[in-house]
Amino acid sequence: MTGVVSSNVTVDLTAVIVSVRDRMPCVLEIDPEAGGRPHLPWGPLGPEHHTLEAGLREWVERQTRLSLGYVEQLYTFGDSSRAGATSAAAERVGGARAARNISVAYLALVHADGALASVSDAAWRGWYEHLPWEDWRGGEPKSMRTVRDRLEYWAATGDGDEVRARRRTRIRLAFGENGMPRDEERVLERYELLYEAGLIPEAWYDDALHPSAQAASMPGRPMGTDHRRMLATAIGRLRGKIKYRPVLFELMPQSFTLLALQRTAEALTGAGLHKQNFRRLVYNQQLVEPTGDVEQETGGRPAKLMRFRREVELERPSPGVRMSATRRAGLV
Amino acid sequence: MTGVVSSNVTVDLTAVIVSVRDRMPCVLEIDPEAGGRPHLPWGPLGPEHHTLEAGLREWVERQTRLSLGYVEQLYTFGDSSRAGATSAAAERVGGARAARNISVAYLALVHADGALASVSDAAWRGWYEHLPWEDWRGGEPKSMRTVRDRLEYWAATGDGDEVRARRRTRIRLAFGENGMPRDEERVLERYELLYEAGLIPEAWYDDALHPSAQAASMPGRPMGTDHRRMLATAIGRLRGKIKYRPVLFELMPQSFTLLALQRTAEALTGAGLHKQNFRRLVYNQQLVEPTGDVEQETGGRPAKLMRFRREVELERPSPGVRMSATRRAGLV
DNA sequence: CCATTTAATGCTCATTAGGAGTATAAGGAG
DNA sequence: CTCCTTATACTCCTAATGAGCATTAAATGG
Repeated sequence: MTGVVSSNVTVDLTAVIVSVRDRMPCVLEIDPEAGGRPHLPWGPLGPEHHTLEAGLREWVERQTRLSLGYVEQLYTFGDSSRAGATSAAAERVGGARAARNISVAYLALVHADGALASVSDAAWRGWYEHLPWEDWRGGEPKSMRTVRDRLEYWAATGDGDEVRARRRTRIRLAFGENGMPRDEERVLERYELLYEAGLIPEAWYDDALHPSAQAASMPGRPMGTDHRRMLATAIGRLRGKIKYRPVLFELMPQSFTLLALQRTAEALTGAGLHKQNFRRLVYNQQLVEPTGDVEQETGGRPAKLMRFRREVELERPSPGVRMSATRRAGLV
Repeated sequence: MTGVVSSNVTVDLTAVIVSVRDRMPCVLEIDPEAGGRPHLPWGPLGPEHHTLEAGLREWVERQTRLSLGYVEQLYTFGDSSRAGATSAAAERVGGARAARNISVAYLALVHADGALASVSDAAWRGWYEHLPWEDWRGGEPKSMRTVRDRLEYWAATGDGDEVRARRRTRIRLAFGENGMPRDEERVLERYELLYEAGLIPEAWYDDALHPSAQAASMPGRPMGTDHRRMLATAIGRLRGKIKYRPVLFELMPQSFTLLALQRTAEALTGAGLHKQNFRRLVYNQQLVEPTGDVEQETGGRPAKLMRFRREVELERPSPGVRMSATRRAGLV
């Protein structure tokens, strides 16, 4: 033993930084120099970081000049077989066979009026560009057609009746079909299913899965080193969390109209909401209070401007916006 | 650079293994040889582990001869200031100044009829021995008296009116009081509050917190290296999860009575449930089906034996036992 | 100034989920 | 046969919530 270190493990800190601008949920991405895939801000955990979260904040600030507000840990990824899981680490480690690399992913929320932070190659990009099958605000997205076709092909080419049946069940569960409603929180499950079906280009470096010719035209822009999986995790977490914690307001400006709030919720959940019921919900929960001003630019009757009532967090155990999508697809 | 490794980070895999036996929720613990504190099964992630979960399973199996079924990732802990966060790692690393150590904690569930696995110094211990303020099945536990007194003292000795007010608000939020109902899921929040208040012996190695003489008699048995925090995290997660996923059945034997199921749910949530409503819930959700047999040892009318209907997971998006505690404390 | 359009806002209705309690059934112990 | 115990079946009531109708307040074009 050299006495320096025993473990061959490097730990990366990766940030899924979310903001919603103009009905479009966005992630902060770093575009590669040489035509590679965009990736999330990240950096290795070092001895100087006293907490994981502190390390993450520092890396993000360094790479994007953005100072984060709300941050929560998402998940720790560590499959050594996963696409690119080791490649980036290998470089940093100086070419030695860095056997192992794990990534601790964080979710961060940025207010809509927060700094644009387009510095240092970082840019906001709509997350549905990466996962177009997750946006059902306008009814079933066009990409679902392709997705279903590809998945059905995958299911049909399974080895044996049982395998085929099991695959079809999983598809039905993840994406919803006749009878079975789609669960908007199962973002990761859907991504993983597509991954297993060989429809995610990021998987093509994976031993176990063969590049599928048909996946070439799969909708959804790939990202670097398994980062799309982290994005899917973040979306799922966020969609669940807004229902029982007032995190939605971490994405809103100081004052906002109820419709703006609703549009933000819709952007995240990817589903249309019933306007009147949404208002009733927000009011009943006493999540907001009027600022006294009104927004004139509505196009119709002016809307009262509201602000978040921070006190609710001290009043009730789990305030949140537990809305559910309208049965009939589309905005209301 | 030596060419061997660049990071000074070691990654541990730690398991909170839960089982419920006879109304008592238990964790699998490893008792120390030399009168130290009990700790959870754990081991370092090595290059031979292809996934974190696989590494965890291997360590648990090696240390306790127990083969795990249901496993999910809980949280990754990495505060370098946290009690014992580095000490254990330092030993393994051979005395070198291992600057950094993080722990990926997992939650595992074991069926009540699973192997006792009392081999290799491992033993099941009731989790409320470590966190007695979490068991409200028989109404407010006696330990709450001490806890409230200590917390109130901590709040009262805060520096400045504002600090004192904020501390009292946090206490009220975490533990619930007049008006504010206690949220049984906020286990970690309660633990962290006690930790900050200097009432958790594990914290006494922490720079920022001074050992408080009054904490000497705090109820609740300490554990090694921050493992009690992981236990708190596990309990909170589990209490939340049984409400929307049928994980409760991962703790039950093949066949069981509805009362046994209810007792298990109560053991986890630490609250009494309304028997008739619990049955209605379980029936309406179609979570179980009768085996045809009956249990005679009930002490009264024999109870139908039931089994879990695995199919529900394929039928509805989020089946679970979303019960809520009876208002009036105590069993019904 | 008035009709029309566009949103905001207010309110009703029906259904469901869930908290609480009453009543009945089916065993064993004495 | 009576009492005790637990299982099981219902009833009642209220709060939450999905859906839709109605009204209000601005802007715009005639």
